Amino acid sequence: MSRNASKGAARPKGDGQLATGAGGPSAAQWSERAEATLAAAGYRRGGARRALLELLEAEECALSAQEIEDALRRSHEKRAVSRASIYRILDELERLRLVQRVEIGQAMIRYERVSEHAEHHHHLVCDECGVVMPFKDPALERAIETLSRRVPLRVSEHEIVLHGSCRDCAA
Amino acid sequence: MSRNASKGAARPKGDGQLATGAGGPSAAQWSERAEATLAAAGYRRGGARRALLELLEAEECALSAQEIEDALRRSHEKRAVSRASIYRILDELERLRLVQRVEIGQAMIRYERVSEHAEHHHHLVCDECGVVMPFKDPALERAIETLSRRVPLRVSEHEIVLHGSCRDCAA
DNA sequence: GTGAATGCAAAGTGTTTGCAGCTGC
DNA sequence: GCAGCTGCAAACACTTTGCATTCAC
Repeated sequence: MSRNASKGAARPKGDGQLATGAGGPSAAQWSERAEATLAAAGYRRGGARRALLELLEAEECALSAQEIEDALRRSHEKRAVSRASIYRILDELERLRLVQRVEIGQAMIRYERVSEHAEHHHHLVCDECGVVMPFKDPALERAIETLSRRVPLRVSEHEIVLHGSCRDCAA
Repeated sequence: MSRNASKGAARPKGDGQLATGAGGPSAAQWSERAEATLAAAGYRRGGARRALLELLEAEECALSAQEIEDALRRSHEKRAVSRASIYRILDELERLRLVQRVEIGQAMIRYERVSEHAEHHHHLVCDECGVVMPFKDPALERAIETLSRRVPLRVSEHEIVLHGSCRDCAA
């Protein structure tokens, strides 16, 4: 299978990636909104949830549960969180529309925080090494916007993924 | 998993404006090409592979391995094929670029045949009932085309998925 | 103190692999 | 008859769930 890299291997971890830099302009906003929304929904503030929120706040692009667990385990500032809790918390956050599932291949679910405004982005995936990069394109957004009105579906989200070979792999 | 209903649901027939119709103009072409490509690659003609090719030829939109197995098992004209063979054959076909993976959610892989020319389409997914519908949009294709040249990835494929509620579910 | 939050381990799914038997050529 | 093709069942990987414990309030 050519499109692998999924097998735990070839997973370029959080660094070196071309993510849009940690945090980003709306990260703090997101964090605040998340806290508020969770509080309003009656959730308590467990340590696991807080660690997860901090991690998501710092990462703009999509992470898998596996990557989240690893990142938390390696981090000395944050605490380790069990896989079950990670899935449970991500599920809560998804329900509250604070994070969003992103399906970019490898039959694995990834999550990323939902930005409120025009922070919307999509993904480039290298099918060889599995690296995932975000990109934005206003023209494309407009085309999608227009299209969404002409389709027999009440569109709530959309997802665009470009597959190919990244510079390193194509070289 | 709350997003299910994947079974046979996923197939709207000639839904007017967007379905390209079962089979479609290029289905026969695809079948021929597939046979030729497989032969050229030195593959023999097992019964399982033939059954799978026939099924894929008739179906334009994305199917999961599960759906393929069920369809073959139910079909009286075709033969049942074991799951292992289905995955193996799909893998071969993918490597030969005769089928393509489509990731439209539910952490499940779907496959559909690759058309040679402008038969390209994308997908609408109802997150409530799981139905999957194809759609086309030349303007969107052009936008993607343009974008593909400006991005740090040698793009080989792209995928667009619109999520939302279908007419039935939104009602 | 009580109920939510968490961890652990077991159970579920979807996918892949090892191996024995069958089949196309 | 050999090499490739299949089916079966076991192995895997990712996700979800059950239950006992811990922790926030």
